[in-house]
Amino acid sequence: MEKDTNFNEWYNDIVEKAGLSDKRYPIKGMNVWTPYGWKIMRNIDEYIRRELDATGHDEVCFPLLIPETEFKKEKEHIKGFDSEVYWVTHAGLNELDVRLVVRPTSETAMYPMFSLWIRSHTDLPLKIYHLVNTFRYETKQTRSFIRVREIHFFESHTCHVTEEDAQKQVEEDFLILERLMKDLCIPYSLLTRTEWDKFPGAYYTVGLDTAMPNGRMLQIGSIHHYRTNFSIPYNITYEDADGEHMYVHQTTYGMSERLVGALIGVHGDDKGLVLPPPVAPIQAVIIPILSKGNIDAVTAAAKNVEKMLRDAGIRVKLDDRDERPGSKFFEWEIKGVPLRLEIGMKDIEKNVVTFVRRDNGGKGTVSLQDATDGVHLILRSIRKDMYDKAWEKQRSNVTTITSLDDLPEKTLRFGWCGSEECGHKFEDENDLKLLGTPYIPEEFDGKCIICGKPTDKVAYASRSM
RNA sequence: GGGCCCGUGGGGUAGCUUGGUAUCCUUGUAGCUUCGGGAGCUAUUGACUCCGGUUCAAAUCCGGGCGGGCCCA
Repeated sequence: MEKDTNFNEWYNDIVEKAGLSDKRYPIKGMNVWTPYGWKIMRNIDEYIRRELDATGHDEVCFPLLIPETEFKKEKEHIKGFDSEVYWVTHAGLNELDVRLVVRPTSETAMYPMFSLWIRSHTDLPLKIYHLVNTFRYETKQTRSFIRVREIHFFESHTCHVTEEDAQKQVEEDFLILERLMKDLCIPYSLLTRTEWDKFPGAYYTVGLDTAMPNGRMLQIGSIHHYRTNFSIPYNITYEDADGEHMYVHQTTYGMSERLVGALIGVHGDDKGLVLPPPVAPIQAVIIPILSKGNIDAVTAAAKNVEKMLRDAGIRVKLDDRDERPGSKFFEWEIKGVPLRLEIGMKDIEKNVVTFVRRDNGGKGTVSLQDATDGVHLILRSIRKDMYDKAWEKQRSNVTTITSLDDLPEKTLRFGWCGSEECGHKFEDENDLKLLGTPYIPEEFDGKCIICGKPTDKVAYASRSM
């Protein structure tokens, strides 16, 4: 399994061998979450809940089906999703009068309800989210966690009195993102999408992208400012202090199971998955090293360490299967368990536990008494090192270019005058996707790489995943 | 959107050209034995993607569906 020379095959191989997903389910793009993969997703979901709850969002759950009549209210939105929605056209033996859309995203499900819920400025801001499955009929090649037809994601939807308040929400979303990505050790860039690539119906969209080992950028989430683009067709209004009826300003924020794809791509190596401790289903695995005559002593010591760690809140597993240690090492390495602990007679005699870090192969011992503190310390250090290493890779993947000859397989940074004409020309002639312009402006003094006009604007592009 | 390739036990494969008996590795199961980097021995379970066509006979030839993979736009 070679990650860097053959990323696509490596990726498929890891997904299968680490037991993340079973793609033999007989519908294209709809895979089965197997236990280990689902535990990772659940851990990520818990972090998302924690962050959103802590910032005043309330979790809700909206229905899967949306009446065609509601779905069609916002014109741009329909144009964007029309070709990729699933329809429910029958109920039992009867054809439905009003067909039902299987949600591709929940704006059109939520907003009719928002219109009922919101009456006064004191009802605002309204900040809600749900964690659900959505369905999009992908026509391109599907790929586990990265391009699927049934998408597991969270979407938060907020309503505000003014555009400025909505803008503040976007800023808060970035802080949530920063904290979340610290736990997942995933680096990202914030790029304002081009006009032709923004979310259908949005005022603007910020894409959250992370670099994959093949130099391509993977979009892991997005944040949208809608202004009143949806509140007008869905009639979401509030009465202000003066008795005037005003349309709310809205934002949304969403991230999906692509985060799992990002974990695989960003951290994995030739031996398999490498999971950041905060989301790893098993943070430390204990392998007892048995041999004739010491089975009872070693097993007892291993169980003792297991209990210590478990009582301290560490997700630990004692692998006491009747297999040879070597084959266990291989298996847990493929599954990306951050820390391996070995206990054999040699360790017991010295009163220590041997540890091996998955992220960098570092090996050492911790004393038996302080095993809990020692493991906590190592896990924290792994998280930090993984985070720093991933960011370094993300930064080094960006190359500033001044010519379109010999384009490297990296994230490209270059001058762009900002015109749609140049943008399209750039994409069409180079088989690249214009990811957008930095949300946080960057100093630049150069020329548009397409038309040559002087510009202080910079843009990013890469081949699409 | 276009092109190419593929579908045989749970996974990976041989067999297909030239139609007739399905190969090997791995995994699973049971037992013995072993244990600081994928151990060994014995026994054993398990497969031709689906529909249609040609034929005495189809994993094999033909058509279509479904599914999978790669490349290009």
